[in-house]
Amino acid sequence: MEKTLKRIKALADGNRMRTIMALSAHDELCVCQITELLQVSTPTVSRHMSVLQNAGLVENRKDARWVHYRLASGFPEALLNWVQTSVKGSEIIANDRKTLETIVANPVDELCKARKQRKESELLTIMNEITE
Amino acid sequence: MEKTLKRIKALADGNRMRTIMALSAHDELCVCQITELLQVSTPTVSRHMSVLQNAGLVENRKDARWVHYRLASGFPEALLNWVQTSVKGSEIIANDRKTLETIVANPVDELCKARKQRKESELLTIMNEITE
DNA sequence: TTTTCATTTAGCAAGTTAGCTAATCATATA
DNA sequence: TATATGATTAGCTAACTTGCTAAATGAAAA
Repeated sequence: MEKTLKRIKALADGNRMRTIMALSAHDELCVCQITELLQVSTPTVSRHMSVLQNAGLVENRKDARWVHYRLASGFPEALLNWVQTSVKGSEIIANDRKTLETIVANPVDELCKARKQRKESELLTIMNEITE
Repeated sequence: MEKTLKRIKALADGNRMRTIMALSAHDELCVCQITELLQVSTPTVSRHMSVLQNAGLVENRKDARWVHYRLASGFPEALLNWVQTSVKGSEIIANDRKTLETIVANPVDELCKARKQRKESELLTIMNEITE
């Protein structure tokens, strides 16, 4: 039962379920792309991915500076099918589908650069607020 | 996604998963039978059952003083099938199967009486330890 | 009507989880 | 080699979960 439970627990989180659905539609996504999708911090995504990997639901591949995640070959097909069917009609998932199209439209390094610039401008705003 | 997630979360606990497997083999079980199976307190079982019911995974029927739970008619079949297949070979589940045979072999009210007597004798033991 | 008893609800303690920031690691580039 | 950068790990806090006991509920029995 332990393995089954571990897999169910790995799925029992909204951000992880969204990630699994994203991966079921896009084969491979790197951490920064998932970060962009979920709108949480990179370390948070990293830990979610390690929970999923630990449960045997995803695998990763290193490519230069990026780590690309994909559904594990051993992902229980029946479980995946049920989740996919069950979330049909979900607004969040439909939205993610659209967001992902935009995210994967550009090369990964541009996405990362854009994130960095956004962070920097946010930081500037905060500093201006402090010093005004 | 919310409903899907609620169902997955309801399953994402060892005692609740064991209960679901028990119900998939025995149609109906009352709270005291599940308490006997899981070896946790009655209130704990009661709350686990309410989590499952809230997720639409079980339904109940009142009969005299007892509440009998069964899998909900709306229990996602594909999900149940996957769990059943996935826990095959689990020692805990196999053990539960045997334990349940013993539990359901006797009428429910005898089980309750037996539990009550056990509690009373435990209490006596404790009181003796204190006053000795 | 009062008592009994299976179950539920309330309330509390302990452990787990998910989020964050800061620090570290690992790899590519200047 | 030094620097830059994407990802991971460490360490913290807040919120949630699971277990318990005690109290409340509600239905049957005395």
